[in-house]
Amino acid sequence: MAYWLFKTEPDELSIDDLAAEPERSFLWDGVRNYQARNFLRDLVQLGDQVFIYHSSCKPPGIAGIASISRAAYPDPSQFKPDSPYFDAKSNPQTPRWVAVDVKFEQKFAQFLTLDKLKKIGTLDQMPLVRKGNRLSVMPVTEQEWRTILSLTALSNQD
DNA sequence: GCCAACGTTGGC
DNA sequence: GCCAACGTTGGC
Repeated sequence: MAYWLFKTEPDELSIDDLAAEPERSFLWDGVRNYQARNFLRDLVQLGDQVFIYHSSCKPPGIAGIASISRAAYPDPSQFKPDSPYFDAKSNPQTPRWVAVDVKFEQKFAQFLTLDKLKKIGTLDQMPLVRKGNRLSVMPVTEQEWRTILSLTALSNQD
């Protein structure tokens, strides 16, 4: 099982949206960057664990955990002309973009701000804390995963 | 709202 | 295939 971090704007989809329907699989679409796409398409697998990161908000940071409930499949939004994610150059025979499904796992009792993460020396290799990095889907090492978990208490730990 | 960083596009 | 122009991301 692998670990990941996915960025989302909480106005679009937040950890609370996931938590409100804990049994539901949510479509994770709109990834339009090739490096992120390649992670989704080639490496993200059913059951993988995902930090849900809230971006473009105050403050940005990690809000909780989801899991992959469906591995990569063609992102439906690329074929919808009305969608902001429409891609006229993609076609159903050779879809350019993929989506996955995610499901709620945990919400952090303590939201972990980017500012705090930047202060943890052992996390300095994460693309997340590196200047100018805009990757919206990134791998997280097991060590990083454990470090981050140790920084928060989980609200619904069993 | 600014702007640094970076990815993509398109003329040549 | 270079690279300038442009668009986007996302923290600040």
